[in-house]
Amino acid sequence: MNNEKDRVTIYQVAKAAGVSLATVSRVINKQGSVTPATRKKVEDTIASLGYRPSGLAQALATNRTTNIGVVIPSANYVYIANFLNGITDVAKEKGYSLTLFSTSHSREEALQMIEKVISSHVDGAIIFDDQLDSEDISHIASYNVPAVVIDQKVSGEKVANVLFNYDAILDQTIKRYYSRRGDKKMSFLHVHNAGRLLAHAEKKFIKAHEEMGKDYAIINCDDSYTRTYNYFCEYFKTNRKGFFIAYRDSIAAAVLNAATDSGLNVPKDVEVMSLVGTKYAHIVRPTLTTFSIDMNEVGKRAMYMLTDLLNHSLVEKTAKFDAELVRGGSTIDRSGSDPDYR
Amino acid sequence: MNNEKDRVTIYQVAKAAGVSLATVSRVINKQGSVTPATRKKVEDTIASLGYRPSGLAQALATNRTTNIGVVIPSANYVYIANFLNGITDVAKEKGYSLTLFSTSHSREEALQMIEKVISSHVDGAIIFDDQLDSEDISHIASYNVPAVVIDQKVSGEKVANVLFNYDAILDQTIKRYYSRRGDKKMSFLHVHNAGRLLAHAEKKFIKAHEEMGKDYAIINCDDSYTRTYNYFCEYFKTNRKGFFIAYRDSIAAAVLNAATDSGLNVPKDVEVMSLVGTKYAHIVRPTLTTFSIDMNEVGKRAMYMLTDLLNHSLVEKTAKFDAELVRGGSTIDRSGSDPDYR
DNA sequence: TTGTACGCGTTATCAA
DNA sequence: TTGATAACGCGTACAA
Repeated sequence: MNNEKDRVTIYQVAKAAGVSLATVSRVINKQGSVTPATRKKVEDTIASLGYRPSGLAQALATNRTTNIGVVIPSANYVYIANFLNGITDVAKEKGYSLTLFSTSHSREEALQMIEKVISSHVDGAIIFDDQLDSEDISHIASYNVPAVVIDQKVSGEKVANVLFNYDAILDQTIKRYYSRRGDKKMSFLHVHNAGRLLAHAEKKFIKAHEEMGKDYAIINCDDSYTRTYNYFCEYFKTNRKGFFIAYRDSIAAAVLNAATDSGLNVPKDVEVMSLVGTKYAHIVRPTLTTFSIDMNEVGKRAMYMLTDLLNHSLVEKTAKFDAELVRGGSTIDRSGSDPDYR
Repeated sequence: MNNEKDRVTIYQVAKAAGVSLATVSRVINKQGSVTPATRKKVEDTIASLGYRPSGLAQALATNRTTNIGVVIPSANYVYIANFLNGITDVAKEKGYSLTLFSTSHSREEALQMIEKVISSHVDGAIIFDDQLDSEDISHIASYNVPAVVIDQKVSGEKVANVLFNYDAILDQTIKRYYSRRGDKKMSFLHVHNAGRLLAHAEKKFIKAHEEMGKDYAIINCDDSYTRTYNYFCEYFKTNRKGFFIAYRDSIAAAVLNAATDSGLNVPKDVEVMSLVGTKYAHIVRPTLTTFSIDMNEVGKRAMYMLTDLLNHSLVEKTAKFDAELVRGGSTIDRSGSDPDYR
């Protein structure tokens, strides 16, 4: 019945209620003064006609969409899902909808998404993409789209940043490792195009080793649990020990399982840790030691910053999240003053 | 500089290029005929002014948003993230954006989201929410929003369905279990408000047991890895064996880890399986046996169905996904003709 | 090939 | 308190 019928417009409501559309608009937006009697009359006809205001037309008229654009690489990673979830919670609280712009590790595609964000008329954007550089982000800002950028320092009047800090904890962990007679060779798992977070940590890893004059390895591996698992099953046929740092839990879990399944003891023979802590870390056995950052909190924070930015009430334009060392069973505990790791 | 400037409109482009806005519109949409010369002229001024068409105004004028609404419960579950990822891939391919409407296990909120979907003017919707009943969905359809509904049969001219089928495999598995001298008591982990999929499976579980006159248990537990883990650590202090069916990998992993950490052998003492298979199943040790459905595929399929629906080219309005038994180490293999499970 | 004028469904500014 | 009427930025018959 209702099927091919067009959308009920405010005009039809006005006609049916015998008022002008201006009055209907006032009733909808609960502003301006309307007689209780006419208000009721309008509300009744709205209900009986099943009228729903067109968000589109409202947005066009008010220049506000109550819509936030979220740019992320693939929603498939658990830490991204957590991030998204944090955003979602706050968005709901603040009355915003989210439009997803998912990019998959290609700068070209990311740029295309930025264009889409601009024409999509969102009120603001949260950008978590590893392929874009500051210039690309500035581009979106020049179009007057307030943005919160994750894991990258971009300045601009309507741009805020959420930064991650791995430096201190990474440096400390590595140096403590060697000072407490860490005797396994440390390897950093490099993933091509995995983004800024990893690249930064890798640099820090290398720098710390060079400062101490220690030998290290960079191992290229795929951004896939299965392929990494298979790779390391091979690897452990000839290499029977090592200390590995991977950027995602899932990748770290692959190394850990490969070690265990190869008959090696974790953490005695092989130690593993991850740069981003998610639930995976608690589920595997032994549990994973991680440099953890609560991505759910990051998402929340980013969204709060964005709403503040939209209200012109954001004072501190940069938020910093320090990675926290969460100890699991995948590494030997060297925190005590009298290390017992024989 | 560009900051408080208003958006560049098609009108400004027309003026700067010395043509009418209709011509600019033609250039943008690459339709109608335009002289190469004027085309170039327009394109140049578009570039120099940095003009971007307003998706809003376009949508209002064409009555098409190229936007799909996706209704899901919390993006935090891995299987939902997979689902979302499948949708994302196809959406990108077909040129649609996604607007997220996340509901958290409350019917009231879900209804509110439906209202939002209607006023958001999306071209179509994919609905995966366990709290909504057919009537609620029909409501959205009556507003002329084509929809693909997951895990629920709803009929309507512009409604398609993706259904899950656990019946056969669940029934078969349970019956085979008992016929092959399955001697552990089977327990079904009930989670309050966890939705239709679980409720359906639970009914089937009970029915199968009653048909065979076998004893069983329903265990209430939280929809949280940690709380379930703690609960079962207690549980295994007094109960030293059992066969457990949980609806998510994460919950199943909690039982599995609690068993192992309590010194029990999986699958000898305790067997566990899950109703939805994700990567978790491969990462835990022993690996999880699951009734798996590839949620990424479900997402893809749903999105394909929706685009077909929008093109009026959808012939089969119902897609069925049969759960597949993926054997892991968390259960004893009873598939062989000569079972060896002593 | 190009331009004019109207419509899309609202909000908002005036008068009345 | 109410009602015309002009934006909002664009697509598109229709005319030129």
